[in-house]
Amino acid sequence: MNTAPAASSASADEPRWLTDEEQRVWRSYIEAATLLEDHLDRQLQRDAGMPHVYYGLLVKLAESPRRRLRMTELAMSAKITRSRLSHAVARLEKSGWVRREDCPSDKRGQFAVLTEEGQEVLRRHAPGHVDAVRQAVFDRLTPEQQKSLGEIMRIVAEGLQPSGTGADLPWLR
Amino acid sequence: MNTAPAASSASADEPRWLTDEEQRVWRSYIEAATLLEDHLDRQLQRDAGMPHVYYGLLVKLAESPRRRLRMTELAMSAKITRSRLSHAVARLEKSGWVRREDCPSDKRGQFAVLTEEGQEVLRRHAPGHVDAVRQAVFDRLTPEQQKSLGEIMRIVAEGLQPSGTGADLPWLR
DNA sequence: TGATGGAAGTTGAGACTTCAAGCAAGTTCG
DNA sequence: CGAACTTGCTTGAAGTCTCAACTTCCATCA
Repeated sequence: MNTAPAASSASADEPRWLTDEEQRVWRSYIEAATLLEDHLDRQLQRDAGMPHVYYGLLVKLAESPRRRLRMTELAMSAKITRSRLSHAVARLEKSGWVRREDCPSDKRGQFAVLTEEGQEVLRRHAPGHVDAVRQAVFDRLTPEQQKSLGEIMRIVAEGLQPSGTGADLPWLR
Repeated sequence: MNTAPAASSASADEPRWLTDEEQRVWRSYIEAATLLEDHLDRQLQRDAGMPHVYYGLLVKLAESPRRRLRMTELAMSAKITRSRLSHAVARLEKSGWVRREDCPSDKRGQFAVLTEEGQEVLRRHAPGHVDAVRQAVFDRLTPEQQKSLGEIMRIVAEGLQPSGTGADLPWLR
């Protein structure tokens, strides 16, 4: 959402306002992103009893060797803060879907580990979730649009990355 | 975020999992959306003292005749629930940027009205916000990509619209 | 008129997020 | 070694969001 003050020939230090067309694009983005997030949150909350982000965390763990990830690593890969992750894992632990384990090589470190029940929850609800994503996004877009969306979002994500590739974690050797 | 169980020839009732390429697209989308929301929230919270959604509400009001909108109308146009809006307006009211006014023609109705200070806050912080949006999105995309993004998001948003065009509000005559 | 159902908006509790502060363990370097 | 700094992660409080009531008022229709 943006403002568009009276159109004017850009003066020296006048900010570069969005053009009408840019505003339409931006508005569409915001609306779609808002609706989509909401939609997926609602779907997963109803069916699986957790918000979309939490589901994403379980997926990341499921895809990882030994179904575990260091807290920081998980936070980075999910693009959330450690604090947020800490709270999230606490809740997932309470639900029995994740368990914490001490890191042997670094006494400060913690692993988040997907439990058996966590895997079961994923197995049970993945189909419904994929469906939701398909219906909301992929089924509505042409292959070219899908490709385009991927490229665009990759570019945007890259530009916002906390800095560096992030692949400079010591534990990754 | 999705799961991709062992690839298999889709059996009768096997859900249509995302292909590898679709997964990459989806992952990029989620990452970009997460980072972007976070980035804008942080920027606005730091500079203007409110999250991105709240800023969006002020903008909607600023663009409306007499700088006011019925609660339901504002909620729909911002794609959020009435409940959320109710809380949000309460907070914006406390900050002095919005004021509520009774609707003369419907005693249940409320207008959210942008105050003078609300306008001032927008004036002061719009440039910084536009900058942030430009840097994160528009400056990184080609004109074709911008256009494409607009089309794609318009399609997705349309598919998730609560149903109907929503333009069937009585007060709009 | 007045019963019924729907619409507008609010509320409170609980869940989630943010922010700043904090603790403990690793690292650096004189 | 040990002070100073950094890293990994957690914590609590304050802010925000969701969900399910709930209140009030409007609209319909007999």
